[in-house]
Amino acid sequence: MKLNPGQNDAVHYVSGPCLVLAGAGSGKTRVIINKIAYLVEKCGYQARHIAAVTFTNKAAREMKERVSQSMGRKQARGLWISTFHTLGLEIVKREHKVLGLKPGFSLFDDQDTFALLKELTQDELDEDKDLIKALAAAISNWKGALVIPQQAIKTAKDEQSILFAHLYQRYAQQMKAYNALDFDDLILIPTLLLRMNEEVRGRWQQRIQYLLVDEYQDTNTSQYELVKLLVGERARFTVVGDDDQSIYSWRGAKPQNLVLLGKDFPKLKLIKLEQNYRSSQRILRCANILIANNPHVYDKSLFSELAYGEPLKVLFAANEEQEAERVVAEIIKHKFMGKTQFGDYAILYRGNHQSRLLERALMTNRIPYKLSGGTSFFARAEIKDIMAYLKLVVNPDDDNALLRVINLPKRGIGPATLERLGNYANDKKISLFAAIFEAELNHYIAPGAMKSLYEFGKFIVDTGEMATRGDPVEAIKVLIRKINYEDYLYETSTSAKAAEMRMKNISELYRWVTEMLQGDELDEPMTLPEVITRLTLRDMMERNNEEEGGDQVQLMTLHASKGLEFPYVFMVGTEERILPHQSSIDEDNVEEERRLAYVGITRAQKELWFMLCRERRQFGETMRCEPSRFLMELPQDDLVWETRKVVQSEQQRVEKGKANIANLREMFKK
DNA sequence: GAACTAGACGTTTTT
DNA sequence: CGTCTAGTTC
Repeated sequence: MKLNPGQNDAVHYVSGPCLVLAGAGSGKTRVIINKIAYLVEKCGYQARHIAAVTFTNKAAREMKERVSQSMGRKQARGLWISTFHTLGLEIVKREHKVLGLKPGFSLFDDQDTFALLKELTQDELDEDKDLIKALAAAISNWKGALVIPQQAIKTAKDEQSILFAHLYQRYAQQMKAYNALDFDDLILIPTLLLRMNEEVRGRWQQRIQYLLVDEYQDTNTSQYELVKLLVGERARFTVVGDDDQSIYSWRGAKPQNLVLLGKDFPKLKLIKLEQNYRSSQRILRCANILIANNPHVYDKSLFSELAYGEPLKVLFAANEEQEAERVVAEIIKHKFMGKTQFGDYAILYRGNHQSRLLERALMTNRIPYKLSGGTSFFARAEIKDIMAYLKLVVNPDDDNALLRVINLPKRGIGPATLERLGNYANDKKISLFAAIFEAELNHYIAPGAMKSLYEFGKFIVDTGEMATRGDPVEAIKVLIRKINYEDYLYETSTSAKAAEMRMKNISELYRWVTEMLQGDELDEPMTLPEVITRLTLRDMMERNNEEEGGDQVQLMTLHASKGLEFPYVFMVGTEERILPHQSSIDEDNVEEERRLAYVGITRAQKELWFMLCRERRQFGETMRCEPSRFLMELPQDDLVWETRKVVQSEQQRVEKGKANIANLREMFKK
């Protein structure tokens, strides 16, 4: 397929900074891929000097695959295609010496951070979950804005900010002591390092000679700063973005960074991609008219040359159960009428909890579906247990990991022993693990407990030796066996079935780790520390999801749908308080919700349905629902609103069908 | 180990 | 209202 003029310009403009304003479905990924190939094949860049950055692992992976397909695996070798966080991790890893980090540092996920903050702030926040979460959010915001603790303390105004700023400082100190980093550090630390250290900066600018950034509207302050530092004076970069699809402001993303770019780089070349290759003209017209209600930095008018297409449908249901059943009924009907597959349908919703009823309806109708997002595999206790062991093996100073597993299985190391160990370590300013091996410790701790501690410490050291000197795969196998984890699961699980499930999860984890240690066609073999940090960044989960990819209806949040496309899309819960969400209405941030609706609409290629309820239960209380204001903003001549009469007859049909099934079941029983 | 109960808690979006 | 947890009972 040939590039259109805009795409062509975007690919071939390589002499300076370039901003590609790419509307939904305008082929931006194609531009990036072609541009990488162009840089390597025609401009003489070596693959290893080009970096492309995305926001999700899924996008990075997809890009990697498409690039190797288009220019050949050999040529693509050495390209840096990763998320911002993975790139940051890479910089931290290679510069750990300058940063004063020991190799094998730990990466804390949100749960680890929460646990640490809880521990750290017992006196101040009294284990108040909401407060700790607020603190975690505040710290994350500070880090995203490149504010270090001292600055936070200086600028804090109200009482709570002052307290939080001091706790931020304490948290940062503690993380340093643990030799641990959190997600935000993966951007913050490289950025500060590059800013302050000219030598390191020069080295990385030499290393990354051309930088491409996808979904640029999602960058926050620290990410933008990192981009600036990496590209330096030469400013050889291309960023691709769409301010209308900026839906992560709550995570610190600043669409204004698109404007700032023009100020920071006066020679910035602006290229617009306005032809949409995805959606019917009707769908696109609706999307355009909706988003015209928002203010715009750059004007952009998307057009499509595809068919005008079917009208968009607005379907009513009495309540949320019927809404879910209705969606399923429509999918079955529609699939029967056209030659479509389940995989052609997507159901999009505002909040994760909305998936529950949809799942139930799909399941009872035996429709295969795939749910993206939701509770992570890595949040499961059994996975966290084994991961904690592995983290500890790699970084014994990770107190968090140590506390999780030191008495798992029971080793006779109780709270009293741990408190004394903790006090000792605190006094000496060493890690818990290091304290175990201090000769003086036996003054404070009973001989029995002392022996257990020492045995535990030795076990971790031995496993570490085996993992580094010998075969890491074997080491993990031995680890799981030696701690009798299977027995532990059967003892602690609420049922034998549950224990089996958990053990299966462990086997799954083991399989992944093994695969990553050994590598495959697309990825080099990794070391154990690399595997652990990767898994903490949730890389594997997404890969696994892709592998399943059968013929399944897709369920996901509107946020998670960004960047994807589907022939037939259902948007459920298009009601006031849901989309736009109540909290956004309260906070006067309806514009972002409108962009979210815009993202949802522009996912659809051929047909689109809006679902809404007349009433909906919330915490046991029944609430009446109003159609979303966004539905009112759409061009009504492109919509078909279902009339009440149809609603009733459709409802009756569904009820009747259900009664029939029930009857059949009864008959079957007898 | 399973099956039950009471009681608290909750719904924004995620790298 | 539904889900999760801790605690109880058999």
